[in-house]
Amino acid sequence: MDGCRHNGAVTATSERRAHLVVLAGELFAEKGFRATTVREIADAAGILSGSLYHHFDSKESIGDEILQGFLNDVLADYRAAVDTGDDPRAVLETIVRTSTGTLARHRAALAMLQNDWTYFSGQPRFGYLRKALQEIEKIWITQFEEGKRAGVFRADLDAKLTYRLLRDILWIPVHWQPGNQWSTPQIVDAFLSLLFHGINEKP
Amino acid sequence: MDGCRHNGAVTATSERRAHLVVLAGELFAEKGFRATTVREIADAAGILSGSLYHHFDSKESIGDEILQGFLNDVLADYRAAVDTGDDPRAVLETIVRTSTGTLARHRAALAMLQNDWTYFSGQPRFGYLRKALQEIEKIWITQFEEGKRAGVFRADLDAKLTYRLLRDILWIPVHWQPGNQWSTPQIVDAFLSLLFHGINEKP
DNA sequence: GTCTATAGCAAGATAGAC
DNA sequence: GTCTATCTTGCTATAGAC
Repeated sequence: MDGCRHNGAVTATSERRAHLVVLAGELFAEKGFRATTVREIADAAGILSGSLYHHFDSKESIGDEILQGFLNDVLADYRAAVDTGDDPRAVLETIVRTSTGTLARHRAALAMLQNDWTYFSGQPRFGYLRKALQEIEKIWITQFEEGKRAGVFRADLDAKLTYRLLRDILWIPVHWQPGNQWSTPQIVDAFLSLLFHGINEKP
Repeated sequence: MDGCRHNGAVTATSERRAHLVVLAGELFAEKGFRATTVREIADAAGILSGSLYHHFDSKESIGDEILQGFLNDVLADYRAAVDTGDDPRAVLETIVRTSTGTLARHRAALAMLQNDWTYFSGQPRFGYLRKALQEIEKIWITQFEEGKRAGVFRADLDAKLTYRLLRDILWIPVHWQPGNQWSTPQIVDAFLSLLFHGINEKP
């Protein structure tokens, strides 16, 4: 179970494990969780499929590890933005700016969440997924409602609908190929200016 | 190959076939194409898996039929909007309004395109997918550029980036459960007002 | 920590009876 | 047009040698 008690190789082992998780995540993101085989993961790592089970007890454990790491990080972003106590518009801008980086770092996890949501969310083991998304929804809606009361957001805004639209919009660029055409800040700016101004020259 | 030469049952046969395609599409959309088994499709139709092969020669043929029908319809919407010869803002609004209905009717196909894009687009058989998306992209970008020249759209708009963002945004609501909370017109209006005005009270 | 080997099962697809 | 039955292949996971 841990073959690294001597010679201080604990770190090396963890890194190996973490590397395997990254490789698996990329495949899960590209082909879907269920469509990715343990053999493909092992191939990518240059070992045989059976050897994977020295590090993990199942394919689902790997998925679990990826998704938990992602949601912890993204929730931290949201909570920190709220804790600034800034006004709604600033909080939302902070959320967009900080969480976009987190989303980019966890590109694979987010793709898994989008593609295999029905699969994961249907299992008790992944119940934390629903909880996390509910907390995120509540934060957006609270900020919208406060902003509407303060008169800075349009009064006819449907908070829940707008949240769903915006959350999914924020999650889009992650679907795009890694290392392509646009940088993360570019995408964020495009999104924010769309969000606050629309595409018109003189609104 | 066609067991309906007598008694005028051709239509009934086609309807049966079409019904199977719909059932399969719903499963593909929910679970992903590769993760859906022919046995599940057959179960949904109340027959055995082997019997499916009387109607289709492979699982991929079913996917092919679904995707082709979808892209034909959506391309027709785009071409019709351009052919009005209206100004860019009107063309885009027409595209949004007409294609949203088409997207909703082909919910399953669009979900397949989003979830299993890497799988389908990698196969020669599905080469028409790339072609269709390229035509769609060209239409958006052309309208953006014309609108910028005419001074109605912001001059700093990155046409290609904005297109990618908007196209994917338009495709989002289809991911949402069928028959839920918001009607299609509601979603379209929320999208359009976001597009043209942003979320601010006084922009 | 990786290998060989394989168990146990589910996938897509086929052949022929009815 | 569906069923029975089955082939072939590929999947997750395990056991034990090295």
